[in-house]
Amino acid sequence: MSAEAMNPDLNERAQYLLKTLVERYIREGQPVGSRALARESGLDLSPATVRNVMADLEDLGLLHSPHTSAGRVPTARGYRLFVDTLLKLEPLQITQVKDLEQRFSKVQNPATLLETASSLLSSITHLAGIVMLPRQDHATLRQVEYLPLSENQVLAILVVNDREVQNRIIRTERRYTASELERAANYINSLCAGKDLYLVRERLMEELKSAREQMNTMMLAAIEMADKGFDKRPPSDDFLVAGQTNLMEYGELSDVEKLRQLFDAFNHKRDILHLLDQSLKASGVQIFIGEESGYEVLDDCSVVTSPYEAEGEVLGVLGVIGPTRMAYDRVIPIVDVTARLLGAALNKQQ
Amino acid sequence: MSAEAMNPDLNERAQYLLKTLVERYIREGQPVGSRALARESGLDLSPATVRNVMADLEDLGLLHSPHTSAGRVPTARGYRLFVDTLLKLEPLQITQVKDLEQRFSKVQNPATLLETASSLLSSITHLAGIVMLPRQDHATLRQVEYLPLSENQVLAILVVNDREVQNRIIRTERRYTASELERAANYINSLCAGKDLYLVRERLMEELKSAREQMNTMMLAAIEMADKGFDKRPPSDDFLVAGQTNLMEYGELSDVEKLRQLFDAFNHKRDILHLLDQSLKASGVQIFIGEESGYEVLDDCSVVTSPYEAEGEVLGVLGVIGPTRMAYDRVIPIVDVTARLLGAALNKQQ
DNA sequence: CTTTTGCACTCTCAAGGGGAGAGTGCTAAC
DNA sequence: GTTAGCACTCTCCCCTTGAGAGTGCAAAAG
Repeated sequence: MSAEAMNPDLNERAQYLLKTLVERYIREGQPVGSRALARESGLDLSPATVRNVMADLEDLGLLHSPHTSAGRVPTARGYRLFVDTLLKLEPLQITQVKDLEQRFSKVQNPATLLETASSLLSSITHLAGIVMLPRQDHATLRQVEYLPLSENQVLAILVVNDREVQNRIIRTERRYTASELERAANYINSLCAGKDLYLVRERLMEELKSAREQMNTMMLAAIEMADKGFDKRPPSDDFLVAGQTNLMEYGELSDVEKLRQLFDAFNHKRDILHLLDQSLKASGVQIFIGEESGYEVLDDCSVVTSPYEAEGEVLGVLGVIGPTRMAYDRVIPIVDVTARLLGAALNKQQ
Repeated sequence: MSAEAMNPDLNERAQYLLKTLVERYIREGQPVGSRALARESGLDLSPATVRNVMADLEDLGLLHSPHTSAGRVPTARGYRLFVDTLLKLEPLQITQVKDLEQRFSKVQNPATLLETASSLLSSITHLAGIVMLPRQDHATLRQVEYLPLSENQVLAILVVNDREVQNRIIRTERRYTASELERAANYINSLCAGKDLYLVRERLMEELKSAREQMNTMMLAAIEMADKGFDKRPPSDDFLVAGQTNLMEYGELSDVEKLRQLFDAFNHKRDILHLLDQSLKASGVQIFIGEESGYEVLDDCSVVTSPYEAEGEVLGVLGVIGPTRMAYDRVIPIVDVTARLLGAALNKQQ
């Protein structure tokens, strides 16, 4: 199978030149001219020939000239082709992997684990590391416990998905005694442990409706608790970001207004969250290059993500955000390995 | 008492001109020249006279010329004098206070309350809002509860300071039954409720030492729990920041390198935390202007803080960080009121 | 038919040179 | 003590200019 068959209209030489150009641009951050590319490629071609090839690549929408007499720069499509078929990944050194492993193993509780992942990503890649927290969608109730706090407040403690703990303060109509609360908890635990949180809630409400009359006080209490305690938790803290300041190091992104928008995006989350949600479905490393993300704020940025899983279940997504000209060959393996290690660490903690 | 007595070497006219200059500089952000100041002051003085006064003020270290032929700009000492003796505070409209009050009252749980305070501050002042979380130093145990999680894990739930809940996962030597855990909790609760967390720990350890032999299993269990569960919690999430992007709107701070340092400071916390710690001791609004903070990163920034308290006890500090030329007359009352409202809201939640 | 050479052309960038504007300090007059 | 006048000094903006980089095209070479 010839190279042409893989990438119609693009012979091997053109591909090689594209690859060289992208690599150099990633390294230097400057538009690449024909002379420089001819020299760097090592292909013993004259700049003029290289110019012809570059013109072809530009026609195909893979390159772009900032202006008449600057060199050329890869377009999003150019990066895409590069990443998909030209890129040779730089596998991590075993020592590096070991090092990462150790840093994970030092961490105590799961919450810190995610923060660690985020800041590891950011410090190794010098990009902004992001970690999307475990989704609450399919929270399975393992156990519930109630503690009286004050006159009309009860603390509900839900142990969810066998590993996560949620506290919610419930306002109640009247004071409940400790033993009342204990019986309510027992009732709910026996009925619902292992079931989906929101299903549980619906089920309890149904029971309440159909049998309101013969319900005894204990039942009523239990259901009041359940209703208030299982309410949809406000979707806070959806993801973590570390190392935003790393982004400031890149020339393309040092324009203040651009940065502003980016930070706003981080704060308001919405766009980035959608992107992460997409990645959640796919498995393995996913790459969004520039405009591909569909969000204007991320126009000059690429996002490299990978889902992480524990016990065969996908828990969330992690990755990095950086300029389109990030060092994909290094970043991709790092994101990949970090996702695996985070999964493994979560498994162990469990 | 004459004005000279209050500020030696500074007559009333000079003070008034300084005040006018600072106000204009805060408003416009541009060095103020003699002509503009003469006009703005309304004092029917010629620019030349004003120049003489300005020269005096410069000699006193209250003003500064960026270069020979720009206007003048207040120094940190100039701001300090302005804030201490010249500033007339702009009291909040009653409607504004009511509005704030309402926004606080909508919030459910204490953690969100602090976030709300932070983002309210930032959105109203257009500066970066900061809220230092309640200090853990004098955590008083109210109640402790244990839940078995898995073979060798127990979930400890500490209700601390009557309002805050901490979860800690404890690794144990062996499996404990639910009733064992319950008895351990009862033992600790009866013994220690209302006491300082770290005192409790020491006391338990002492008991363990002095009476190891006749200790029964239950006691041992209880103490194992207590030891592991009361351990010093890692000092995470010391403070919240909202609205960092607001800082980018100010010309003085839009230099990328400067912003970089500032964000780094936010991330690494140390300097800012020290500053907040200082404010914790004083009561009422505190103001650090530029270099006064003692931290280079904050050289062109001022920090306005106020401790907030509930039930007569100081819980933490909140405030804003912004450029030295922030609108002190507006900001100070806002910080003040927000601190009071946060305190009140925390009281109510309790 | 592909590659190279030569050349005119275009565009950016940095440096340099006024000129306008703003503001100052000083001196002498009011 | 206050003001007017004036020379002086900055900055900032605009313009020009030249160097450098890179291009595209046409014609020559392979």
